[in-house]
Amino acid sequence: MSTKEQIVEEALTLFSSRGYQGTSVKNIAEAVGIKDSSLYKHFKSKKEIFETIVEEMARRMEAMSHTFGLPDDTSMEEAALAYGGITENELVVLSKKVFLFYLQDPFAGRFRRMLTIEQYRDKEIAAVYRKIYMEDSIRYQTVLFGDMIRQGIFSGTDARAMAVNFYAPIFFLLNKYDGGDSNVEDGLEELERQVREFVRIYQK
Amino acid sequence: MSTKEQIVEEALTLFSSRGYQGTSVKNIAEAVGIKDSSLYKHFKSKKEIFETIVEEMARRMEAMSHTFGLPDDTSMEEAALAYGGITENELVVLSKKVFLFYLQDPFAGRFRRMLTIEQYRDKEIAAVYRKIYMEDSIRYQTVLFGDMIRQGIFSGTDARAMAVNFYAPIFFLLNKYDGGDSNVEDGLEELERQVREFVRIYQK
DNA sequence: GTCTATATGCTGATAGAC
DNA sequence: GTCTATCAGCATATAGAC
Repeated sequence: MSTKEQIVEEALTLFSSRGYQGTSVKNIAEAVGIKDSSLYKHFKSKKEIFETIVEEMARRMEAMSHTFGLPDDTSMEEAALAYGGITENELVVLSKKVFLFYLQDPFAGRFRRMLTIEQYRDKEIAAVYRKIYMEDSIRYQTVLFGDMIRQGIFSGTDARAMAVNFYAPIFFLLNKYDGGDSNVEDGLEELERQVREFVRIYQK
Repeated sequence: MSTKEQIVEEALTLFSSRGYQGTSVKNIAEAVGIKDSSLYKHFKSKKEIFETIVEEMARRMEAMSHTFGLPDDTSMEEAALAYGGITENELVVLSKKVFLFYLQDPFAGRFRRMLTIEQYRDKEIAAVYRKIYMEDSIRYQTVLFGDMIRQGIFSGTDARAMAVNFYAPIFFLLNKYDGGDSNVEDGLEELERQVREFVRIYQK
C-alpha cells in the first residue's frame, strides 16, 4: 500500500472515531509513521484528505450495482424476478449481509460513522449522508417490494411503507450495535427476529 | 436567564452543530456576549460545560415519566389500558408528538444531535445515547404493545418485534429530517404514512 | 463577575536541506 | 519523499485589576 493510500486509511479511522476537527494532521502522520510536514507532499491540505475519502467511497458505491450497499445485491432482485420468488431464509441471509457490510466492511463502516459525525456541520455532507443511507436505499427497495407484491410473493398496498418497514429496523440496529464494545452477534440475532416478523406480517 | 444558563444554552447549540472539538470556549463566550476568560468564573473547564449539559438532560428526561421522551406519554398507556383501546388517529397524533419532540424541542433536539456527533469518541456517551434513544424506548413500548395485544387491540405474537417496527421508522425519519434545510412537514407526512401502515398490519 | 494580560502548547501549513 | 526548522494563529486555562 502506497503512503498516500495509508494516509487515507489512517485518516478515515481517526475521522470516524474522533471526527474531522478532533483529528490533527499530526495524528494522521503519526499513525502512518511519517512527520506531519511529509504528509503535505501527498495532500495539499487536511481538507483534501477528507474530500479524497468521500470521493473514494462514492467510487466504491458506484462500483456496486445499486446503492443498497450490497456487493451482490442483484441476487435479491433476481430471486424476486425469477419464477420461485424469495424465501424467508434467503431474506434473512440477505439482510445480515447488508447489516454486516455497513457495520464491518473495512471501508463502509468507518465511512458511515464519519458521515454520521460530520453531517451537522456541512450541508453537502448531510446531503451525501441522506442520499446513501436513506433516499437511495428506500428508493431501490420500494421498486423491489413493488415487484414482489405484483408477483404475489408478498401482500401489501404500499410498497414504499413496506420498504421503510424493512429498512428502518436495519438502520436502527446498525446505529445500536455500532459502538465500541457492543456485541455484533446480538445485533444479528435481533435483526433476524425483525426480518422473520416482517415476513410473517407481509406474507400472503 | 442567568449567565451560567446562557452558557449552557449557547454551548449546546454550538456542540450540536459543530461538535465538542469544533467548538472553542471563545465561540461559546462570544455567543453569550462575554470574554472567554469570564466564562471560567462559571465553569472550571470546557469539559464541565459538556458534563453539565448531559446531567441537565438526564434530569429533564427523568422528570418525564418514561424515557419514551414524551412530556405526556402516559396518555397512550392510559388509552391502551382503558376500555376502548387506542384509535388509529390517536396513534398518529401521538407519534407526531414524539417525532416533533425529539426533532424540535428546544433542548431535546440539540441534545440528540450532540450525542449523535460525540458517541464514537467516548464509550460513556455512546452508552447514554443507546440507553435513551434505543434501549429505553424499545423496552417501554414493548410493555405497551404487549398490553395491547393481551387486550385484543392489536394482533401479534412478538411485542418486542412490534415495538421495533413501530419505533424504528420514527428513529429513521428523525435522522432523515434532521438536517439544516430539510422539510419537517414532509417528515410528518411520511411518519403518518408509516403509522397508518403499522395499524393496517397489526390491527385485528 | 467582568475585564486585560499572559502562559503554554497545539494547530495547519511552508521553506529548504538531503 | 522524507526530514528539521519555523511560522502565525488559535486553543485551554490562569492571574490579578476593577
